Amino acid sequence: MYKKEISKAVINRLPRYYRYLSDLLEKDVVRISSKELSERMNVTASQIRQDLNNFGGFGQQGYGYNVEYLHSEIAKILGLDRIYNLIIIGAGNLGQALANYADFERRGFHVSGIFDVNPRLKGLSIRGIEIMMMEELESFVKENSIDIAAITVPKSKAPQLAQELVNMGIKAIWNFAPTDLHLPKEVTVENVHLSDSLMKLSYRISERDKA
Amino acid sequence: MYKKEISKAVINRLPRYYRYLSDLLEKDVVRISSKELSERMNVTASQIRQDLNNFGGFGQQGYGYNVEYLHSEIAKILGLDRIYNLIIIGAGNLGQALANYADFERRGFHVSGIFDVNPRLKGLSIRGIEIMMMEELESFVKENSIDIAAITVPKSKAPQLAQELVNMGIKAIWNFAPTDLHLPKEVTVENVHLSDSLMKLSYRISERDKA
DNA sequence: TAGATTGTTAATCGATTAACAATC
DNA sequence: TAGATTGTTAATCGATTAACAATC
Repeated sequence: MYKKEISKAVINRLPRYYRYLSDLLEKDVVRISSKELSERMNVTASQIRQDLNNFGGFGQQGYGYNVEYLHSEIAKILGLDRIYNLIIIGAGNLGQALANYADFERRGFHVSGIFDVNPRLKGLSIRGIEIMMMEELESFVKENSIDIAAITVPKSKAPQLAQELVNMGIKAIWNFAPTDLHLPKEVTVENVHLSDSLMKLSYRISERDKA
Repeated sequence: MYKKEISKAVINRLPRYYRYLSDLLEKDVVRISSKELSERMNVTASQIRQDLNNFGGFGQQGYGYNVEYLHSEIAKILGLDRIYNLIIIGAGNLGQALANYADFERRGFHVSGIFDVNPRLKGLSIRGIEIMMMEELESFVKENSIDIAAITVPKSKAPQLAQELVNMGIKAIWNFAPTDLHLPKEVTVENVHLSDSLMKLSYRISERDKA
């Protein structure tokens, strides 16, 4: 059977649905209609129903959606029903910030190792995870089952590092370097371009100030 | 005269154009055609020309685009032709990482102050900027001309803090807390939801592994 | 049952791509 | 001038919204 490809726009919205449902769950809300959720999220009810029906019929006519059920279904869709082993390359401020962010751990993203070139960081540990040197990276990746590598090294080092990681067998990269990585299509790259984000902000500020 | 609204999709792509043009500039490339740029960026040449022509005719038939000129024009469009004063609320790992990221400074985003509730951080400084206590925030904002507030406090504190910042007259927020801020529409909010980004990655990993 | 709300089809709207005349 | 490539219009494609029959 032919399965329709899910559009990127839909995937981008899924984490946001998940976030709102997590909040509702915390507030012990049992059921919610697409209309009520749409008002909270500032989207159309139609869009919510269309989006969800890409994955299945999670609601019930006349009732709406059971919050707990829908939450757990979206978790499954997002692949949050398993543990991911993550390594962080670059133990600068940003790398350390990620390593310290316990929330990721709660969601199933386990920081397995942190690496840096700076010998002065050798032996230091973050949340009990010792910073390792880059020489140890390859054997570490080979001996551990690493699902994701977060790249928090300077822009100039990122492309080569990414290629090396791919050569070591890494299949998913969370890229924080302000550059695009050109890698084989079977490698999944998710970019966090903070400088792009900041420029979008300055664009909107200067647009607003023009008016 | 009626000026057509620029679509969000176009604005999202502008920083990426800017990034590629910066790279070309650094490599001393003088001119580039939409076709060549499209190949580097993995988009269609048509899209590049359409996008740019929202803002003006920056190219020349038979020649293409002058890299330096186009770069500087996009900088202007993005509002990068001025200085922005930025404060960071929350001097945890992420706040410190932002404060330390000198690249922003280079682009005209000046870190004016860093604030935290933790008295143990009092007096500590990052890149010469002393961490201040939250009690000092209001007077600091009033005495300095602050353009942007970066929120790097925990989720639970973010909505109230955002409201307070707005009350103090802040008009643009760079939000790193994993929650949406519901603020008056005249306030510009740019979100960096790292957990959303990580979930998109896990979605794609689990999709790939299914196949 | 009557009312509410989904799932889904159809209509609309917007964004991307193709095509080509204009022009450097 | 001839060739290249833009700027721009038209065609296509995709995403969002509206509408409503199905059904809980």
